[in-house]
Amino acid sequence: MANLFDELQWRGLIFDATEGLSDLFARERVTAYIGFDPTASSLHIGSLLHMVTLARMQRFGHSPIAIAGGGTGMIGDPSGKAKERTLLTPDEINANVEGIKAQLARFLDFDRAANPARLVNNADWLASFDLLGFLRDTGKYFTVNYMLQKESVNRRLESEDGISYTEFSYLLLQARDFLELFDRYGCTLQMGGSDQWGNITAGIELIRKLRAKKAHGLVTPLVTMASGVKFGKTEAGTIWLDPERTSPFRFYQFWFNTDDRDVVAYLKYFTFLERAGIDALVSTLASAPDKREAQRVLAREVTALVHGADQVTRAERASSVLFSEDIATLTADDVLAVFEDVPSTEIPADEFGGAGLAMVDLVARVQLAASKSEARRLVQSGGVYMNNRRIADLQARITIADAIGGRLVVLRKGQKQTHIVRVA
RNA sequence: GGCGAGGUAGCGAAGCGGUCAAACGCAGCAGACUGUAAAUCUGUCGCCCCAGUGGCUUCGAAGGUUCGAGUCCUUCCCUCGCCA
Repeated sequence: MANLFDELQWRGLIFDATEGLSDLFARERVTAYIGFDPTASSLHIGSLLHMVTLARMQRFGHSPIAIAGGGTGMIGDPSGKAKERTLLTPDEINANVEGIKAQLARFLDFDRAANPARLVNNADWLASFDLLGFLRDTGKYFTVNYMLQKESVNRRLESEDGISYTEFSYLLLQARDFLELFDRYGCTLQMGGSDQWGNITAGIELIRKLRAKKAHGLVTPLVTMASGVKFGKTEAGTIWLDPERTSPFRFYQFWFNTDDRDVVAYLKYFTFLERAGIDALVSTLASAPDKREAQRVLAREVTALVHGADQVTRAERASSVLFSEDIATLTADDVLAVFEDVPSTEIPADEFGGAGLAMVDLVARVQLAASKSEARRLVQSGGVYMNNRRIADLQARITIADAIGGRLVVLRKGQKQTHIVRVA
């Protein structure tokens, strides 16, 4: 079997790793974990890299553990945060843990006899520590000097807001997690994003001091977008894994719209395609960039992974209707199926009677424009489309005759923002 | 608590009594060009309407001076630096 280390290296996933990790992978079946913060009830694609990485290691015969941070979430990781976090209530955290557990489960195989995956909640042990015991058993092994040197702490020390004692302690909890998993499951590797290096090495230290064993760490690089925008953010907001928050269609579109400069890296990061397959896409990208085959494959693979193959089919069908076919020839039901995810507004049929509704009013009313003035400007500049036909006339009115099957009108602003008007 | 600097549209930043709904840059939005890309270019970017040498509400807050205030005065609030 190929060495997972080489695989990760080829994929550009190793930002930093402890000495001897490659040998460890070669020598034995490794149990490794990654922690996920329950800051929301759904994970977003920022976490996707780590989920895929866990799944990848399982495919290589190693045993993954995903931690839902129900315990650490009570405290808040200062890493990468410029300001103190607002604490979530225990109820919120519990609800969030349940949400992300379901998403994590999708990526892991719990039934592999040789190397089953595990999904645990660190509240199971962290919540039951008593303060004195914790200070004696864990706190004693870290000097404040050491903790102050951590970048996450240091940066906050220099800021005006400082860092609370609570968040300062976070490091100890995560170190304790690693020790706990080491004891329970023989977990010897912790992975994470590059901002986790400090937390990970603290855990390695603790295991070394208390168990006299060598544990390892590996961190992945920060995923960037060539456009300079933070990865996973779009005009429309964060790309979530939860289909209720980000429809599979928008999810697919996010990946499909990947910049040429990013697409190869993303194929390596987020798909299980092997070297030959990716090489082929690299040459297609060079010879026929307009085909966007690499983006298409990326979107297909990742959407299938997160939402299932049937959602890929639906997203592709929706895309073709949205961008090329003449929408007015479809039946109302087909249009609805394609745009199921798109926001919609119901408007009583009688408002479309007589002279109908003014286009400008309608655009403002369904919030495609923030105000009527903005709606006017939008129409004047040719940015409004009804059923994929541009409407540039300020006086334009919409009547029931314009509705597809007498039931719906597809309004679009620019190339990407669609809104369905349902005639009720 | 003392001294100094400052609070202008999403952000940054001009403005120093009328020509200010407020220069300029960024972000945003739309258009052109394209490959549902990037870059570039154009327009737009407080609200309302009967769309005009139109109306209304804005420049930390409240008062005041003035024919007229983002611009001057008073008080208050907040932010940032230095001192204690």
